[in-house]
Amino acid sequence: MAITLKSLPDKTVERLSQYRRNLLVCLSKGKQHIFSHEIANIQNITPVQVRRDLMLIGYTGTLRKGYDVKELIDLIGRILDSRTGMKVCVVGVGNLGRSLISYFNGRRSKLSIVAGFDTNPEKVDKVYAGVHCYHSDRLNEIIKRDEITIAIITVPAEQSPGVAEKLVIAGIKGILNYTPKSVNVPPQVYLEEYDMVTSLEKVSYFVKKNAGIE
Amino acid sequence: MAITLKSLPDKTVERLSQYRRNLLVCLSKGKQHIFSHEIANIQNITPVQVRRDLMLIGYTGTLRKGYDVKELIDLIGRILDSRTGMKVCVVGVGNLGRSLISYFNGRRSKLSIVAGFDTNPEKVDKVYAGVHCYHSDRLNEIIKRDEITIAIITVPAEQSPGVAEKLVIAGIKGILNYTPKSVNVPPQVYLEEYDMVTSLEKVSYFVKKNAGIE
DNA sequence: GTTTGGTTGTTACAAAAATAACAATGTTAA
DNA sequence: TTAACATTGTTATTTTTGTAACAACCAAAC
Ligand SMILES: NC(=O)c1ccc[n+]([C@@H]2O[C@H](COP(=O)([O-])OP(=O)(O)OC[C@H]3O[C@@H](n4cnc5c(N)ncnc54)[C@H](O)[C@@H]3O)[C@@H](O)[C@H]2O)c1
Ligand SMILES: NC(=O)c1ccc[n+]([C@@H]2O[C@H](COP(=O)([O-])OP(=O)(O)OC[C@H]3O[C@@H](n4cnc5c(N)ncnc54)[C@H](O)[C@@H]3O)[C@@H](O)[C@H]2O)c1
Repeated sequence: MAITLKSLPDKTVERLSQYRRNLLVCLSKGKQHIFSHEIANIQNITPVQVRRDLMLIGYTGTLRKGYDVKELIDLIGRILDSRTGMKVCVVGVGNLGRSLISYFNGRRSKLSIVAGFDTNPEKVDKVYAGVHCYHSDRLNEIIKRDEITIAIITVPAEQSPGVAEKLVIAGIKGILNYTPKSVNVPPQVYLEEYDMVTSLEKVSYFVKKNAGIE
Repeated sequence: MAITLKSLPDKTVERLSQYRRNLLVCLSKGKQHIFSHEIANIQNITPVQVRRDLMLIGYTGTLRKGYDVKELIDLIGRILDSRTGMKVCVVGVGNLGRSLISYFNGRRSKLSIVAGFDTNPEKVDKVYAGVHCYHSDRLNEIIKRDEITIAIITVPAEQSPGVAEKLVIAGIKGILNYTPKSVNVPPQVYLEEYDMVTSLEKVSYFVKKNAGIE
């Protein structure tokens, strides 16, 4: 089947990633077919949303039998994954950076962390969970040498704009920024930012609202 | 000034948290007034969005002079923070949990992590970055005793639904779930979920799209 | 065979969020 | 004194996202 060419909605892409993860669990339990409402229950969303997402990727199930788990996993893979896989680096091998490295390691075969970068001499040329940590000065060199396309930024916040700039120069194609300082990249570089403090403050706000606490 | 009673839009709440952080930086540099386009630039959003958000919280700036940094920080504080502060716990003191504990510690005075929970005997009754780790069996007891209202879940994914259930029983009001497995809570408990693998896969998808790579 | 029921795929509608448009206003400059 | 300008606050429009409605389908039950 041909790969969809028009870009999918942001939120659909997110859900596809989750569908796949959950479908893999189902498959490992021997489940071969699944209904939209089953998928929906697992993720606390509505069956309609599931069907709509699947419609968008052009997948069609069997009436009264549901979707073929294996087929769907494969299709989502063809949509999300790049054929050859993409290489990822982590800039800033501190608490969060190391945590991410050890977590991601060996999890998704098509998306592997292949390098870390840090400025701290104590970390340079050490290996963390199988990932070599290089000095940040070698960012450009290593990214080009290893054809790294995605970078995760976990340096101290005030450093992130500078790091992002270097990453762009090195030719990185996508950035996932976990520092609370927003960075600026040209439009051809895809940028995703997430701030955990903001998330926590958001929870706090809505808890306060719900409770009517002042 | 009275606190806005109607719930603000989700995204506005997120941006308010960010406005405040950035305004605090400005204030520390001695900046007393700021224009909407200056705030916008810092966060890579549009000035209109800033003005619209500020309109929603009923703050009004001075024409041609902009917004009073100090006043705005205070107002956002009155909106986001609860008067007395909220207490937070981390369930699952593993790599990510410890990273969060050490990071959040002492960052926002109104939102403090006061306890960790784990099942691993080696972690129980140890102190991490000033935070005591209790055995999960004491979840109910400690949450009630210390009046903890928010929990961050960082246990292995398959454990998270069970943990969420216990948290709800213990009377928690808000949950921030960092495991990739979605949890189910009653509507009065505010739930926020974030999955880092999904984020990375999303970046990967859009990088692939942008590049026209197959 | 015909009806019932469960499930899909799709279209229509609603809500949330972002963007654009623009009037109002006061400051500066001519 | 008046015109030009920068900036705010608000309303209108567009885009994105989610929800609802429903026809089509086919299996099973009657
Ligand atoms: N730790 C968390 O749980 C957490 C949570 C939310 C956000 N964050 C954000 O993640 C970032 C990192 O947090 P952390 O707790 O891991 O901090 P950390 O201090 O443990 O790690 C930062 C690392 O970046 C390195 N570094 C500094 N400048 C660098 C540069 N120019 N290039 C490469 N490496 C550089 C440091 O040597 C250090 O190893 C911060 O911006 C923080 O706001 C962390
Ligand atoms: N480490 C990361 O960077 C990272 C990134 C994304 C998502 N996550 C998610 O965060 C979660 C934790 O990841 P991690 O890398 O910190 O794992 P980890 O194994 O280092 O930590 C998990 C901790 O939870 C404890 N635990 C197990 N069952 C428990 C229970 N019922 N109650 C309380 N504690 C319990 C374990 O003893 C352990 O200390 C996982 O769900 C993972 O998917 C982690």
